Amino acid sequence: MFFLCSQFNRCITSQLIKWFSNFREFYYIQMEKFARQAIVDGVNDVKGLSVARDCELFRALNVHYNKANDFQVPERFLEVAEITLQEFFTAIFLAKDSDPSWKKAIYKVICKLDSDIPQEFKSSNYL
DNA sequence: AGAGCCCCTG
DNA sequence: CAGGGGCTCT
Repeated sequence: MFFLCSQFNRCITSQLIKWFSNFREFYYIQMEKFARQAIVDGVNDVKGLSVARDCELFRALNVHYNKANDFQVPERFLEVAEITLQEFFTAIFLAKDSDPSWKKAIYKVICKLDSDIPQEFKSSNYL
């Protein structure tokens, strides 16, 4: 819809889906990693977990998705990231990760929080 | 059957 | 990132 100059056949589209799927996987891997680290660090309350622009988790994500700081990360992203981190923390804290499919419940919550494409990306002269 | 996503791997 | 197996849903 937003890249009218490109032809999207089946292969290109599936590759694109794969690409974004990898992006999402990286996101969740980081979330689990930092949630586990928080537990190791002795955090025992989700209220102690936040995601701000100057925190380690945000930096890890930003380096991956927005290395050159081409755009300003939407505030909503931080909110959802924080919710995700807390979801992982709570699940691990309650030892729910013993269930092989423990992440599915988290995915179901977080995928509903997906945001629409930022308006600036829809601009034809964005590139 | 095919799309989409997850998981694991290289 | 890409590949490929597996599962869900249409």
